[in-house]
Amino acid sequence: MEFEKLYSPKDIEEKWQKIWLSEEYYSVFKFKNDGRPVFVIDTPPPFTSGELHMGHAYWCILNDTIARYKRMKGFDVLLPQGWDTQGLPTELKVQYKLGIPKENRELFRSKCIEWTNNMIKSMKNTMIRLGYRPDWEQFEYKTMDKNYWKAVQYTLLIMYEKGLIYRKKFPIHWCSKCGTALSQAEVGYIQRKGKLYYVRFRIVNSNDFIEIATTRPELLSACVAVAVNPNDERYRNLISKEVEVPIFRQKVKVLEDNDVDPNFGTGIVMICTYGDEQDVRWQQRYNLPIISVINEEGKIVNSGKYSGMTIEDARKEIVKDLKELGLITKEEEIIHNVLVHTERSDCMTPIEFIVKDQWFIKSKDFKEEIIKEEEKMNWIPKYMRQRLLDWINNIEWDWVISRQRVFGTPIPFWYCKDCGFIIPPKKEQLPVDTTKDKPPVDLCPKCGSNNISGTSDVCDCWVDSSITPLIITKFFEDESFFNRTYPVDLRQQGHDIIRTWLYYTILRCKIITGKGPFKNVVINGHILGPDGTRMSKSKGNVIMPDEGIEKYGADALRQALLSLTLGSDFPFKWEPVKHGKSFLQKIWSSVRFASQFIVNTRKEIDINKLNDIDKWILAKLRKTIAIVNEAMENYQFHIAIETLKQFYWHDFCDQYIEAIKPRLYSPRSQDDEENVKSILYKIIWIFIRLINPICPHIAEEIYHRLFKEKEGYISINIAPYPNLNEIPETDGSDGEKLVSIIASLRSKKVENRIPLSVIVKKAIIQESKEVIEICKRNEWLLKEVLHINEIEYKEGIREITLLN
RNA sequence: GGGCCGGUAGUCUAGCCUGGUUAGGACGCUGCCUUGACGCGGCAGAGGUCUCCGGUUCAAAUCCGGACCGGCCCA
Repeated sequence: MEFEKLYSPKDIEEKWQKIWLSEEYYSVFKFKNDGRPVFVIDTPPPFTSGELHMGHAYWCILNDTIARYKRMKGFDVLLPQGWDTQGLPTELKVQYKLGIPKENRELFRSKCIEWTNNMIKSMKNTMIRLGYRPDWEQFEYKTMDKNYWKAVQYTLLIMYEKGLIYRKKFPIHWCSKCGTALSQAEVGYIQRKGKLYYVRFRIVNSNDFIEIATTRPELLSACVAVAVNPNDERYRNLISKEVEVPIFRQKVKVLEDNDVDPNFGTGIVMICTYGDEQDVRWQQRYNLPIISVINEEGKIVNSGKYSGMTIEDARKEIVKDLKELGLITKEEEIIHNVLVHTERSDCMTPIEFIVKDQWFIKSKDFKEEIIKEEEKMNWIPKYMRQRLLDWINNIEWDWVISRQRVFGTPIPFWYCKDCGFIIPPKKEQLPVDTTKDKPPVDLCPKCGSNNISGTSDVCDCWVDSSITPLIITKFFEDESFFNRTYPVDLRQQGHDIIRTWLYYTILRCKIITGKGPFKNVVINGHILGPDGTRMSKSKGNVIMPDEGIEKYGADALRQALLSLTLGSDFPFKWEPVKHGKSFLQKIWSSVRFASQFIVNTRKEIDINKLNDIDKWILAKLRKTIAIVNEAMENYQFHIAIETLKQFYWHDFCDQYIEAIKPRLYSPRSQDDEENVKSILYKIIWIFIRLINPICPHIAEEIYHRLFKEKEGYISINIAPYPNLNEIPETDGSDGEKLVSIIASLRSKKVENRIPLSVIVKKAIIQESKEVIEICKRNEWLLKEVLHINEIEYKEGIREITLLN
């Protein structure tokens, strides 16, 4: 077959991507459940934003590479792909871009579904262009599908039956901009500039004042106590006295508590409903009254003339009034940590704590069990487990699973408005939407009331995505399938969602099945912008995978991303992608060269007719096979790529091919010519299989052009991954010395400014007796490769002289 | 304040777990070569106190302790 001079990734990659999706090739990628050992990968379902970014591309490439490798190792691979569909960003798009009102829940949901399906189309397109080939036909899932709802609701029903679901009023993290409750995982501290105000409080029954430093004077009306550290000598006499809150004049007690930092401000703090998480803790600890002064829209309420103002405005007004009363003694600019909605980088609104009815899963009680499961998992890299442990050990509150939104899996419970009793659906009823479906009973089983209500709350998206291992193993449909595939072999995900996706998944799966979900966990880092910071549109440092595929090809991008160290963040650079393309061209050119010799060759090497340089390259290849197998087994793709590149480019192309040209162009014996052709065949056949998981397009193309006829597999993806039995063990040490002599002779020509193609009359090689023997044995080769007419030998330390 | 990770040529990085070659590679740079697969190539070369200090050892980029700097996560 004719090989074009230039390799064109675009045409060849697109061709194979289409063929891999064809009916004829489906058997290559299908999970067959045919009795072979299985390998199941729980792949991350990306949120359906419509854009597949570099991070998504990285996940796909990792999973695809692992899957192709495992298939070649003989495993029945289950590579699913799901979509995390139900989220706030979609609601906002439908609400504001399409102008659909949330109040019409059915219409709103159907528009969200329509929107999401369009988003999936373009993301899927990019996935395919990466060479990613999951079992779409059997294992594509969307969290918005009714049968996914059913699965989610069923798990909640099981948890309810175990007594793990409850509903109660609780201070929750509330984002007033997004109008929703948030979990602990969606909020985080960031540093912001702020002002610290020193406010005077009068001591009751006295004309003395104390000073309290606060960043939130707008919460004065919600002040329920003040506190000092018990070891603070300055305030010992204050303890258990009362002080009067300025402006609002409520009298509150002075408490002592070790959590008060005597070095912050004046060492006295005011405790409000609720300024921060510490206030919530104190409220619970001392059973303090609750005065709600902030509502869901982020407006001040129950605060006299300040009611109705925004938080910002109320702060300004109250500070102004306090100043007029002479009650502010000092203002300081400070940088402090503010709890904000960090999960959405374009929100970052400070979090308020408001009291609302919420649905909970009792998760705190499972710390020990989760840690036990975590210990059984093999972590790659190992140190990442610490992040999960730290998170588990720091959990303070149960998991708030309800969200005040529309596009989500409905919370599947009713409740009695009179006594609070929770009424579950019947299993056969699922999926339910309690805003319109009827409860299975007319009267409350506990108190007999007919005042039963559904809930419009939907589930947190992590409730959806934390059952992916159960979805792909058919826990809900097929017991024997489940038993064969669970726990899954691999979970691959980013380090940013260890405390959410990974933690919640272990929690849910353990509670529901009694067993942990994962054998291995591979944690990848983030792909950052070229400037080393997080990619973001506002910074203009976003690079999309399509751009890389277009310019250099998917196989080049795959090489570049797989060369990263797992777990570490990485600034995206174009150079490795470019270099990946060069390697593809190098492979192509070398195969183009080899193709003219190996079409009619026999497959097997005659090991009795190997010369020194043959033994050398075969020994190198053997070593390469060993290293690459080990690296692939341990998910060290950067080592596999490095090793393959070194072997193929430098040992095979630069040294071996150059050294065998005379034997191919002007052979001395037919036996030797045949054998060298067989070696060429063997090396390339082994090499393209070794690199197939990483660069599947070029490998498949070369396979079909040169090897399919003889080897017979429908696709290289079902050919066996090379192992050491495929080539004879040879001693390459003499060849190594010969190669080194060839390299030295070349260097000498370059040093003497003799073009490599120009004939040298005589070379004098001074070397050890042993090396001279090797050279003499291979003198014909030396002369032909380097264009030397005559060689003279001298014993001694290496010294090469060229005479013209 | 706590935890984790990192600090290797101009830039990026491998090696560190399991101490022992001249610390490997990529990009960039310099010189030479249109050799019959490839100039998206080949050959050669310059460029490093492996952050610092101390310890263990015959031997430390690698192990141990400490410091400094950067990043991430948590409070």
